[in-house]
Amino acid sequence: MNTMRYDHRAVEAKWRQVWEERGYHEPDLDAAARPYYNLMMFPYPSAEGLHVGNVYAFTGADIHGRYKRMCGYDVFEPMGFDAFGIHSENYAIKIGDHPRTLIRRNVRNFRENQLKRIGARFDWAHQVNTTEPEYYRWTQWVFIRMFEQGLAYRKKAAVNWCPSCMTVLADEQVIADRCERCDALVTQRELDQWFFRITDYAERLHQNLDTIDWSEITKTAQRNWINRSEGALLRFQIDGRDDYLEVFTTRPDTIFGATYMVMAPEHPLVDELTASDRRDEVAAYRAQVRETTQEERVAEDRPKTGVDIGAHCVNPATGERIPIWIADYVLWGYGTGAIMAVPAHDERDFAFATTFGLPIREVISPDGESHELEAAYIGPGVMINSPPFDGTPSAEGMSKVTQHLAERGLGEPHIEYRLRDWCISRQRYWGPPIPMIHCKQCGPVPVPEEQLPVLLPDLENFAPDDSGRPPLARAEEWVNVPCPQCGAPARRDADVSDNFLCSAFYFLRYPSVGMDHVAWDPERTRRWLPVDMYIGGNEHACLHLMYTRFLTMALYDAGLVPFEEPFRKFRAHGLLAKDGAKMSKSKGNVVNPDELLDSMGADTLRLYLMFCGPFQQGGDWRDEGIAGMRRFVERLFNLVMEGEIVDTPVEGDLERVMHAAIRKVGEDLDGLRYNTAIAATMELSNAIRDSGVAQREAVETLLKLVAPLAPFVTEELWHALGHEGTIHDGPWPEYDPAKLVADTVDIPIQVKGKLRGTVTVPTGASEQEVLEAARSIPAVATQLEGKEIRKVIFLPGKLMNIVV
RNA sequence: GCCGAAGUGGCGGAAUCGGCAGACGCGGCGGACUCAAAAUCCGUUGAGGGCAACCUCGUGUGGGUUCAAGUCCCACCUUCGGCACCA
Repeated sequence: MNTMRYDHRAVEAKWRQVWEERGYHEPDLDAAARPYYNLMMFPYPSAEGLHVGNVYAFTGADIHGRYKRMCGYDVFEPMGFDAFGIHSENYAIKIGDHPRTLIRRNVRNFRENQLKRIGARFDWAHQVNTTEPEYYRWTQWVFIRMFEQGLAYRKKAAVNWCPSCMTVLADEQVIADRCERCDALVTQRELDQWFFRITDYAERLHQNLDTIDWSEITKTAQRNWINRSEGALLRFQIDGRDDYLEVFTTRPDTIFGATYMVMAPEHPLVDELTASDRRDEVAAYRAQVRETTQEERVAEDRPKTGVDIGAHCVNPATGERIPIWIADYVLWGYGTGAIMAVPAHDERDFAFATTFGLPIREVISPDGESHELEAAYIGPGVMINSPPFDGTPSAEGMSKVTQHLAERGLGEPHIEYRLRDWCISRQRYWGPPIPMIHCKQCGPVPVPEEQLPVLLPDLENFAPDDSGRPPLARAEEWVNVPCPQCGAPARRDADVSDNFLCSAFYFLRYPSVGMDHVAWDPERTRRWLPVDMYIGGNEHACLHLMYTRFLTMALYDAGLVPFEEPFRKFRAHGLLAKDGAKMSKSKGNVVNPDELLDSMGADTLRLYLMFCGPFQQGGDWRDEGIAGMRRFVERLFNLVMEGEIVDTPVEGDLERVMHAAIRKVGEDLDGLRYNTAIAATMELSNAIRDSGVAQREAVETLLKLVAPLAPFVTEELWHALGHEGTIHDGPWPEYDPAKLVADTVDIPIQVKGKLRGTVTVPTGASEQEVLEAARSIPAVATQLEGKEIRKVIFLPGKLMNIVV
């Protein structure tokens, strides 16, 4: 063995202890001068332990925090546990344990054996655990605030029911009609549930996206989910009645082509409007639709079905009587649950009209002429067959038609959103009880604040059943309480709330952890919030991140927080794959972080994870690659520990490379481009090696550049070089732009755009000088022989292109 | 179907503004050290051709703009992610 072996175990243990004892990772929350709140999505402490995907995300976020610290900020980087939920409840049932014991064990394992080893600067004095009463008391407090603001309401509605999880799901938890957790086909059930009025905030949630500094990919997903669409509400008088059938359309300009109407089968007016001779047929169709699973209903290329109910509307534009149908391609729950069908200009209406032989009338024409339509024309054009609007461009027609109808009280402009209210109730055990009491006289009454938290009772049997009746309803002595308002016998709400409520405000709680009189201290909140940087996975774009923005806005409106957007910056990290494929237990291609922390050490693991690809795009893990990173760490170690450190000034090429590295690494860390930052530190390391000596200035600069990426070994070496304190408090090295310029420069010479050689000339050489030098290159001379130079493109210091 | 991201050596991936394609690393090959191997260090490594100086080709495909295109424009193919009968 000719080199000293770097003992990562001893070094990591030593510095972990020193950092903890000296409180390096605990900023003064009441007095910090340059507060920087560096947040990452807290994990779910599963029994399997920390996933390498978590390590990937946390490392990327931690590097950002460490870099900011070295740049002079007081960085607050808390960590916690999102530990309520079906996952651990199911697991507890499976192994016959109680979720509370299970979670305490898992949290301990996560924190002590895993999170504390990855080298992150977590402030453990401010940990949260959503399942502890001191936390969920505030979850309940938040619920009551929402109730007081009129943003929590109860409604009996068809909700998504997962027959396997035996609970309801929010719309956001249903992916292509399947439960996002267990993949079971979701059915619909009529249940009384609590909802939060997120739809009241649809416009703000949409509008603010233009003003916040978030990953574009995340904003796009949110825009998509909110699905704002501008159009009009139009009223069609029902033939023979005084009332109207209201529809939402984004194409009021096509109203002259509305040749029939379609209502959703679930529409309540269907009963009233159906002609007596159609009742049997309508009832049969509605029954059939009820039986149809959502999956079948949206299956591709499914032929259109529907029934003419024998009633008519008057088209307010043409005065025609047009038939009303019901069909399952019109959804109850979007818009008004009824549409005006314009087969000429809507693909779905076209398919339906073709199937049932309904008239198709062209009213928008790209060229102003009439055509035989083979398919719906959905593009722009001019209005035809639409007196008195003929010739009007369709874009203009939209507002003109709406205005025309509005004048007669038959419509108005309207913006519709796809976003629907957030269903909060869950018929499960392992969650925060909903702090409400149902009284026959007073209705739903909040639990008085001094009685919070409503403790989750210990149940022997907490398994759910298919009745829709929650497990807590079985705890009779817990459920039966007097009404806080009138004292009459009443019952607690026995549902628990959606876990996403727990995680929708945890970032507000972190700075105030330990204060049991207040959810979040106003002074600390003002100092530390909104969050400066939030890093997490984009899979939460429509769930956690949307709910959190909504809740923050609602709290802002209630005067409870002084800002309406919770996160100044959000960056979505990519996914870590392995050998080109997504990691999954079933494929058996998961990377075990514990083993690697043991065998390679935290620094090597951190560096290699970040080296696998651009952090915001994800990376591809290869087992063979990590050895190279370990070699890099050992080279750093040997650079300091093996040779002699020389105090001569750094000059010449090495000085230039060093300043270039300072610039490059700083810029890359700023942009979360950790893979190229690491490459740049390797280049500097290679340049020091090639220089033949280890000069103090160069070595110390290198250590500082590597410090946020590999905190342990750099701290060790920093002290080995005789320093006190910690390398991690900075300052970050500065570069001198003047030092980036070399005395001579290599200029590529192209002939007709093709590279033929390179000349080395003094920096600032003129076009003439470069051209002279270029002629002396054999390859260039050959190319120029017997030809006339037509033009010379010269970029001083960069390139010359000779055109012949 | 719509929206978004991306296609570059054997592999992961680099390449501010249109200006030397392949940084950095893995793997491979050759060498040093060693009895030998491992480890380490040094050299080399896009493909094809040539004794050589050099030449030709090359960033998913086909066109185009330009002195110059991985980068810009048009058309298309493939992969991944999101939404999806949302009127």
